[in-house]
Amino acid sequence: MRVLPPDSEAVLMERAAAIAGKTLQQIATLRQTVLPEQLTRAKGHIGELLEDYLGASAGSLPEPDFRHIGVELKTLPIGKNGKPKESTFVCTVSLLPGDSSHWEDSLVRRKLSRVLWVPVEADTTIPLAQRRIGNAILWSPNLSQEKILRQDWDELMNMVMMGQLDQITARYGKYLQIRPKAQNARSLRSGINADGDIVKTLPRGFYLRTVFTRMILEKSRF
DNA sequence: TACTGATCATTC
DNA sequence: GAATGATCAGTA
Repeated sequence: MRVLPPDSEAVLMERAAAIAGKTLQQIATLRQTVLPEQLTRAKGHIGELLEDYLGASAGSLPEPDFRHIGVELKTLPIGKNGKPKESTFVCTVSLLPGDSSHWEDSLVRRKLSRVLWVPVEADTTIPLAQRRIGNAILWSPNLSQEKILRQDWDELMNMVMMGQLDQITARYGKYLQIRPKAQNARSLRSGINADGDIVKTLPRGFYLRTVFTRMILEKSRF
C-alpha cells in the first residue's frame, strides 16, 4: 500500500520525526519490504525506502520529490566521524543550449530551494539493517549559500555552453561540481563542442560537495 | 584518507 | 534511452 503524499511540510516533518532513531530494518518492516544485504548492487535502496515511507511522488521525473509542496528529499550518508561520507547528486546537467540558460529557472535552483535532509548512518562496519535514521532537517539555502551556488552554476554552465565539456573536471566549483552520471564510461549524450557542433559525450550530473552538506548538518545542531 | 571518476538498480 | 535513487573503488 502506497503512502499518500504529505499535503504540507508539517505532515512531512511529522513522518520524518516518527522514524528518527529507528533502524533501517524497522523502516523496512513497517513498509513490508526487504533490505538488501549490501548496497553494492542496490546503491539507491535507502533513498528509495525513505521515499516510499514518506510518500514521495515525483518518481523519476526531473521534479522535487514532493511535487505539490515543492520539497526535495535527500538522504545524507553519515560516517562514524559524524560527517557526510559522500557528495550529493542534485540533477542531470543539460548539455545543449536553450535548456536552462539562467540560474533563476535552473533545475539545480528549483531542487535546492527546499530540501528535507535525512541523515542515515553509513558506517560500513554496521550491518545495513542496524543502521539508524537521524533527525531530519528541513532546509532552504541562505543568501550566502545561494550566492555561491549561483556562482558555481554560472561558471560550470558557461563552460558547458562554450563547448568546454572535455575540460570540466570535478575540481571546479566551491559547493557544486560536475561529475559523470552514467551507466558506465561508454554512455553517451548529446553536447556541444568548441565549434558549436553537436557531439556525443559522457552524461554529467551536478553534485554537492560534502563541505556543503557538512555545513547544513552543523548549523542544524546549533 | 579524501576525492574524483566510474558504476549499479529501477522506472517509465 | 534517460531520468531517478545513490555508493563504489582506485589513486593522488
